[in-house]
Amino acid sequence: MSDYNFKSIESKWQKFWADNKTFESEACGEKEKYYCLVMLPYPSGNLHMGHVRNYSIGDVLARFWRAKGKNVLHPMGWDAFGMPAENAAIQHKIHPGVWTKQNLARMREQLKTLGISYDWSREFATCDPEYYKWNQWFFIKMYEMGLVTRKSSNVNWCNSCATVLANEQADGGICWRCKNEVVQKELEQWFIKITDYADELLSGHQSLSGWPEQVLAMQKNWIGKSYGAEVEFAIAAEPLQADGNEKLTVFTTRPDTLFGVSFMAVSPEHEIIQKLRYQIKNYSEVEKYISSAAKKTALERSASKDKSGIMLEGVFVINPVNGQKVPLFTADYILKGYGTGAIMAVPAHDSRDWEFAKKHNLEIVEVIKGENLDVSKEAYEGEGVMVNSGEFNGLNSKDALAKMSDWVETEGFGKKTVNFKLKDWLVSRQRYWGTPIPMVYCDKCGIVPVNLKDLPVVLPQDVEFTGSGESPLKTSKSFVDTECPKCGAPSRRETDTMDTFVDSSWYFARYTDPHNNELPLDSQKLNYWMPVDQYIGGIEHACMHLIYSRFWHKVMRDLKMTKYDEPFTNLLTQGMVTLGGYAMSKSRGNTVSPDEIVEKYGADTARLFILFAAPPQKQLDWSTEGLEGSFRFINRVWRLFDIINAEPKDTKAQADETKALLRITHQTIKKVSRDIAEEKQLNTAISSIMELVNALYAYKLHGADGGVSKQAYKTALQLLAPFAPHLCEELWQRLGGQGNISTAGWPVYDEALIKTDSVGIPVQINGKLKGKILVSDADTDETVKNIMESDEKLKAALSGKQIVKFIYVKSKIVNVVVK
RNA sequence: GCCGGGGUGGUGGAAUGGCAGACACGAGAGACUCAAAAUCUCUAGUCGCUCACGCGGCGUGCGGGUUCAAGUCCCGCCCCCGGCACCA
Repeated sequence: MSDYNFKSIESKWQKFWADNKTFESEACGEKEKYYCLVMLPYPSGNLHMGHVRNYSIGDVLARFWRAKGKNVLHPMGWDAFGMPAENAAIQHKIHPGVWTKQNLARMREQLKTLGISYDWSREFATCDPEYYKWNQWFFIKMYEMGLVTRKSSNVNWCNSCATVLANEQADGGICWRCKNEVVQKELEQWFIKITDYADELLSGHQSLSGWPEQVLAMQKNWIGKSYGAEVEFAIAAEPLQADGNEKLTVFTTRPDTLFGVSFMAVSPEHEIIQKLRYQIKNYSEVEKYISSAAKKTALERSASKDKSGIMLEGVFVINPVNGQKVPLFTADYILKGYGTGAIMAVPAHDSRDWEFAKKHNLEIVEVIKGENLDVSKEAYEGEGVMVNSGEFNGLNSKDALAKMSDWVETEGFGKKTVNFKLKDWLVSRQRYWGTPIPMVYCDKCGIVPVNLKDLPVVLPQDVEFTGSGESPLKTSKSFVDTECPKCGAPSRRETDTMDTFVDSSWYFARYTDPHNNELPLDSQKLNYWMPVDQYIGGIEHACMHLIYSRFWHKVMRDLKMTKYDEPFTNLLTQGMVTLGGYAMSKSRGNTVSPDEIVEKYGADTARLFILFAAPPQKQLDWSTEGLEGSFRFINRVWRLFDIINAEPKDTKAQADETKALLRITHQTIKKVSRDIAEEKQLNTAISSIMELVNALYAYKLHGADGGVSKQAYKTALQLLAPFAPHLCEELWQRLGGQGNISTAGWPVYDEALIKTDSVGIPVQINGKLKGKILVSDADTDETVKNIMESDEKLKAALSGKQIVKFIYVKSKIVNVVVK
């Protein structure tokens, strides 16, 4: 046979699949479905190795389940809105839409050269008005449901991007995309009330047994549910305020430490400071502290080990449980956004409060006695026996926690409550390249949503991209000027666009009915395809995207669009692709271009290597040597064709050898099927196919075994097809296999053929390997013992020793304990 | 600090509590070749003993434990990676 010409083979089969629509899903019906989804890419311009890995993993699963006879949905689309397109517009005077479409077209071609089995008929880009129209539709539905609100608040502002960032995107005080410092700015913003679903987003984890523990743990921390109490403290100051009853409310998870409060503290932004400004004797110094805190970024405030703060002199707070007057401080370790922005400080039992108390020479009151510890040396945060706590003395602190929470309520000091870290989703963006928020400002009617029949609100073309100042949409007069949807009076459109996480929060649902012009999707189709059976993507999306999507899906359920609670049954988070141990990046200059690899070795080799080099979940370090190894293996499979079809080298009938080949063939079917379906251990699936191929090379009876070796080869090709589909299609065709391998089914193994009459098992003496014996399944312990004792080598090892214990694990191992 | 994941040959990595190191990379030796590439065959955890066939010791980050048997389970520690973080 000719040499392995991957270029012509790969393009031949890519054309065949496209012409025959091999990978288009069947209509919804009775057939069992499998929805395989990879996280949709941002069209940055070029495919990178992380993409290749992501899509190769997805393709193996899609091709496997398709071969197993399921109706597979394996779509691809583009997360096409976002800032890089707008930056390109500013820098290169190219329209964001043009830039995006160019990138996307190029990446689509790259994907096609990899031979991933997508149903391209369902492709869409989120910047298509046919798609973002439905973002607007959902937004209005959520507005009607009371899930959309406007709030004026301090928001993260990135001067370089000239836009607002969600808290999650301003992680660590730097912009998540441009990495510049984030500053604070007050703006009126649109929010989606994801917190209404906080409890359900947490409790829903119970049903997500197909998700990695790691991701569930990260989400749990992100949602951050904690039980505690809100306690009200009266303020005492001279002169008394006009109303005389100003209160300070704190949230605490530790009501059991209420008797240990020795001071109170509020965040520098807390409104109480302004209310009490005439009572605070050192107000000018306090004001200085506040302005210095305001200059610090969240990162600086959090990184500092130095517990800074200042006492609000002349102002005291009264502890309701014992009537004690304690001083009030403002300190920047108190965050405005969490709880009530004020704390009751219990230095004896909270390490941060302890550090603050030590620094500012404050009292440390022990209320929980632990063993062998001294709260003047360090805070004690564990459980113990209550002391200095009035009627609760002597109780275990755990019991006291429950009792005192109730007591706080019955005494009227406050109420039991639950607190979440999760914040509402800020969706407003002052950018052009996103979904216009479909709201109108009318002088008479106020804020009015656009009528559903008038959607989409389309992005205008007459926009200038300067990269500075106000939102670009404000520069389009034709966009801004409109009529009120309610009264028809001249009005102004909202010029904010939506966060791009909106686009990726429901795209998986749109794939089930991508061309629907009447609705976002048809519920029947959605209910057939959902939930996604396998979702694959990077761990970096554990909190944001995967929480937003779960939230959005629950809203769709409440809109009666879907009957399912959760969108993704199984989640696989693939590891990074690195070179020399570092993430591939342009700035580091350690990238490997998928194009070059495909050009030099072919798509099958690239796919095989990236799946073989490491388990999907783990980091993968790129290796050219390893890649060449995969290329050699593919060539070995190619050359095997001639060996299988050649004249036999040795025609002596050797039933045992043939039987052994049959056994390894069926063993391999079992192992590969299990590795793909259950373990997703694609690397070991490939190793066992390699072993089968090695066995075929070692086998001498090709052609003289009644077709056993030919069948073994065919099986190997079927097992390898999800990994290296072009090669296997070609060889399958040359072998005269039925149909094409992508639709030829999956081989079935016969357990009876895997079983052997006898098996060699190890014999250990006192836990050390001393020899091997041949036993059969039916052998009793007694028989096995006899076999062992008649083995020459073992006889010698056992001579002169007394057998204390004889353990035989059937067909596995013998261990003898001797004295 | 908290949460999560991990630590196995020169390298990537295999091992339902049951033969540690499958499969591959790299390496060495040989065959083929004028030669090289490609290919094929063989060797290999490590240390020691032996001319050799072999034999023995030690081996999955460290220290204990459970068990006939531990990379795997339990307890304590060290280190690495990822995430979160003055979260009250």
